[in-house]
Amino acid sequence: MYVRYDHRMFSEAELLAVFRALSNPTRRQMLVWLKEPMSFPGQEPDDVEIGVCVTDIQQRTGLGQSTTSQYLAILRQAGLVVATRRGKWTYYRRDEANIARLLETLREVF
Amino acid sequence: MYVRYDHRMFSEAELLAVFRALSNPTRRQMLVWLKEPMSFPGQEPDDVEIGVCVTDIQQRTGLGQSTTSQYLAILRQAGLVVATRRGKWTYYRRDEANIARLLETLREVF
DNA sequence: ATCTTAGATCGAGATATCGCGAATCGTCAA
DNA sequence: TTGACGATTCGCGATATCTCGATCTAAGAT
Repeated sequence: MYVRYDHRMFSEAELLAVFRALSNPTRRQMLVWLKEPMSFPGQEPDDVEIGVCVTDIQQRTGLGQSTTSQYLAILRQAGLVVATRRGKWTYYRRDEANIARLLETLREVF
Repeated sequence: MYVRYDHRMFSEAELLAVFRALSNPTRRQMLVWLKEPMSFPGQEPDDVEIGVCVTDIQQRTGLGQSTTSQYLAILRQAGLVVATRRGKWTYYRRDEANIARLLETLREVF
């Protein structure tokens, strides 16, 4: 089955959300950390596909729980991560396809 | 004569400056406009290499003179443009090598 | 020397971001 | 149904960004 890649460029509004999201070092760090979900303590191999829960991410940031939740929401609204609720937990993982599309847009417009 | 490209990655501090600079739509626009210096009115072919003066850029932004000057300083501090003073005028042009290096860094770390 | 012009810098008010703790919501377990 | 727990949302004070007009600097022009 063929899956054609999405090559639409990011709109001005989407770029604004992305650059605002990434203009915070902690949020940028979160995105990098999520490249290696297994590096989070207590992460099971089965969890890799769904992502990492807020509490585990919060441990690494050192920020408060509410701040961490907000920052992840900002990354999600910028299209950089995907959230999946399972039971009491919300798991976050990178949106690799969209990040690739973003990098393509950046190469095009800058 | 060989000129070897610089492949050093952007540091955390440099990335912070870049993302902050580009999290403003007008500043992002400036960078795009400067890809076509000849599109500025009154631009001579000889001026292309040195860039565009502040007043010409200000005309296009619609912002005040001081704001435009500050925004260009922010882009310069982020390493995205180069300023050249000639007489009373300051000309700004894109720092293409550094922008290319930035895009490489982004592909590496994100 | 004085005036003008291009740009940079300063000071300030409006708005936005940062990060916190408290309150709230949703889900599971007693 | 009540309690506990993970996560989100709310309210807030501190800090930063936005944009302006005014002032200052440096370089021609008179």
